[in-house]
Amino acid sequence: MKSFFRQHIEKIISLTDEEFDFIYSHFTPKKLRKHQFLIEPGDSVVNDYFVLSGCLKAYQLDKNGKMHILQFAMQDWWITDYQALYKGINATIFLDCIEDSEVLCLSLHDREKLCSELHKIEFFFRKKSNGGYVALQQRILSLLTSSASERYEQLLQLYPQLFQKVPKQLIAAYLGVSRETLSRLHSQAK
Amino acid sequence: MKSFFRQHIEKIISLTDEEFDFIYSHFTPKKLRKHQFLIEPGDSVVNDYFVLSGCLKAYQLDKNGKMHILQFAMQDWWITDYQALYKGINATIFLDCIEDSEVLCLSLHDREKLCSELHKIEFFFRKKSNGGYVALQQRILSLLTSSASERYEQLLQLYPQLFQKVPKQLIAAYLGVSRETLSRLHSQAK
DNA sequence: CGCGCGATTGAGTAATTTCAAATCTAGTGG
DNA sequence: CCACTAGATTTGAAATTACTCAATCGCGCG
Repeated sequence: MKSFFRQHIEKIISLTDEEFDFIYSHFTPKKLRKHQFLIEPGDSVVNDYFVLSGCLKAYQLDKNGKMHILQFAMQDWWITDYQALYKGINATIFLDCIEDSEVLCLSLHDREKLCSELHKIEFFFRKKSNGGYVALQQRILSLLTSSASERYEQLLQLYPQLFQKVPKQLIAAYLGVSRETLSRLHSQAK
Repeated sequence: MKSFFRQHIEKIISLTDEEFDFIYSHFTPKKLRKHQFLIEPGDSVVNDYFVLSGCLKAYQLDKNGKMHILQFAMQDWWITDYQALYKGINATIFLDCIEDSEVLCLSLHDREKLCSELHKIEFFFRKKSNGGYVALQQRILSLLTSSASERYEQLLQLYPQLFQKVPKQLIAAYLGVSRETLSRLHSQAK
């Protein structure tokens, strides 16, 4: 698992063993069970989470109690309530486990410390953030320009592994349609 | 204008005069007229743009020719086709001016050069990217959890200046509803 | 004064949601 | 191995909502 994490970082920067150990020493592993919450609205948020295994979801409930999924996170993904973490405000989202999962916790404080002490890792986090920004822009464009069935196809293309782990009703809550509508799109094929 | 730009950076980091001049020397000012395009689909994209004055929009056309707005940019905002810029692929969006505008151009090459030579400015760009990421997440949540009229109110709260510059039909194209629907929401009050 | 763009309004249509019920599936305990 | 149950998916029908298309209105600019 440690080497898996190292590979993740070395996709963007290369590290000596010492550098990696230094970086890794700032992370805390955590095991989680299905349905366990990492964040609930109102919590103060100090950590970013890197997913080693399993699957998580970040979501809000609207005034009718309907769930809307902001983000999934599988192996190799980062997830937290970034608004709360970066702005230092209370959480507004739920973050919980779709299945048993393992994560590495990194506090904002430790992240900033790492970035100020090791230029390389600041480069890494900047590139990660840039990549995330582009992905979110693509999702917005997808929400604006594409029909629900097109969005379904796009998601399937982009993250086929997701469909192994996640029930369709959660996919619907991510795409922004009701589960019934998603089901009907599915049967009407194309 | 130069001092306005400096203030923008110094909201996040502080600079000596020499540092600012060094940074500023990498930017190229450009004047643009209403309706002028900075980017069209298929273009290769080398620059990020910082808006000094005016107003721009980034958008796509769907298969029916309908416009969907990814982003507006007013004074103080950065805009470009980030997917194309970061991934080194051809542009997929239009970027044009809603009114006469002035921008500062920064090539990706110069940005990376700056970041590697001046740790501070990498910190700046990382923070900018983090902030942008949060803003996009909020927009996605808004699209998923809120009705069109609620999204209209949220946008009005967040960027009141926008409504001075931008016709309502473009607001509609940003919110993801037809201009007729937006107009009706508006009259039916709330 | 007239043109053109933007905003509004009306009517008919298409799509999605809601609510309810039926069906299917995988995991559990007997 | 089978029956049972909880969760997930599917289906139907009615109601709501937003869309399209067309026509009209309003206003600022030349």
